[in-house]
Amino acid sequence: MTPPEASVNDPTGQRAETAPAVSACPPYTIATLQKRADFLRAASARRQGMAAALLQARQRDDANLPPDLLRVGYTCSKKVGNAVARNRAKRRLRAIARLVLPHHGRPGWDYVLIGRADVTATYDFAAMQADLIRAIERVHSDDYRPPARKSSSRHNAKGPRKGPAK
RNA sequence: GCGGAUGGCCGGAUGACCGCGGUGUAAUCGUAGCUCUGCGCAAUGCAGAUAGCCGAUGCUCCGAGGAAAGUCCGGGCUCCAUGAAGGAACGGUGCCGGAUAACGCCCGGCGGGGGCAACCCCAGGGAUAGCGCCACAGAGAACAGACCGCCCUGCAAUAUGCACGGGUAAGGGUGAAACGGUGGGGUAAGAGCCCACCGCGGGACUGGUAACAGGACCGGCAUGGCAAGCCCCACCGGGAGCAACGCCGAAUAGGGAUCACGUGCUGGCGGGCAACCGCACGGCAGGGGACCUUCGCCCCGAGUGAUCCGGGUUGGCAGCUUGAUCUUGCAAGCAAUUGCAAGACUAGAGGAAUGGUCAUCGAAGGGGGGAACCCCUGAACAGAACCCGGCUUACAGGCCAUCCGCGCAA
Repeated sequence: MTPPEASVNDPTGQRAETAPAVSACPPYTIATLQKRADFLRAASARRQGMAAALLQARQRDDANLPPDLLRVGYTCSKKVGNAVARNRAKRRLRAIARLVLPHHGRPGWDYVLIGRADVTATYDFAAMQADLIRAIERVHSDDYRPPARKSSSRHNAKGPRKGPAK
């Protein structure tokens, strides 16, 4: 696992340095989540709803991964619609994450964006950006409190808060 | 002009900014994983080289569909040891001919049905191989049938009525279907009983590759339907799939691979009083492989000996896009299609790229208006996953060509 990590590490860092559009280039690198286990861990950590999507976030405690790595995953289940609808929702989530995370994300965290039926594909783009910034700030804050409705109704069994201790 | 039929094509456009996957690169750079050099007995390792693989940046070019879908057929390719002949079972196909790598697709015909026509539709082999079924209604339904009616006879008697007799399938009624139809003759009344035409059956012969069509003549009516009920006949078919398959390979766990001999029966040898035991020596067999038989082939066994170091998981590489390919032209053919020549390279991802946002324009709609025009909404079905040929299903709207009917004008 070590060689590919190093190879991913360097190029993305250079790309971030030379990218002209992002004015304040962050020193950390951004990668895509690919393992199902990582998605499951993020889902059991913090969450924050938005008008057109759902954000899940988790501060990693994995010593094997470099601490300046920020990872993002995208999930659009069959509830979102057929393959065309799912792909479009995923692409919009990816575009927003690319705009927002270099400024507002934190290294050492994993983020998962979950699409919703209809609204993710049609909601106003600027409003979605603002929503995501607000949601990230709430997830980062020290006095984070899980949404009462969801944790009581659906996720009460799995003990969702594990991040604040670290 | 209106209505229709068939075939084909397209299926939002342009620009700006920011991105993603891949090809190429006489460019610039990175690092040491592969590679190369040196040290070291050797493993591990250490030091270095270079840019061939690799990675980054820049530049360059390419980047979803007509159905990419359903996964319903047919192939290629790969593996399963998978070859030949015959048979069984199972599944499929079912008019004839052509075309094809192949097909249940396609093309051209034939037969039947629909439409004024262009044209469209059809599980369209066999019912004298056999079995089975034909409800209800109806007197009678498959070696048919006399309920009403008609006629004769007998009796009462003369209109007519009755009968334990006989004839009759022309008429009524039932039914999806009643053992030919119409007309005439004939008769007690009737009946292919006889005749004409039509239908039906057989059929010399003619045309056609064939399905089939025509048909001299003969028969004098004999022949019911269902095979998408079983079945019979003919033909076709081994299985699984790119998560196939091949290669490289951490941590970890201790085995793994190849070759030879070998298990059983029997012989031989040795031991034992005997039951029996041993031997890796000979002969013959065994089990498995998609069912059986014959042939062929391969694999396997309780273990022993020898030689070698390999095997699998996360992961990576590869299969992976040059192909029954596409475009154009010529030729053959009614066509499906085929041949030849020239040119082109046209997505190759792998939590899965092929986009995000904005602006301008915009098809069809909706609203307003006498009209020009104005306002609103702002694009259907849908996303490659090894690759082809088809089929089926979904689809806003538009374009082109040919043909048919009706109307108008000349």
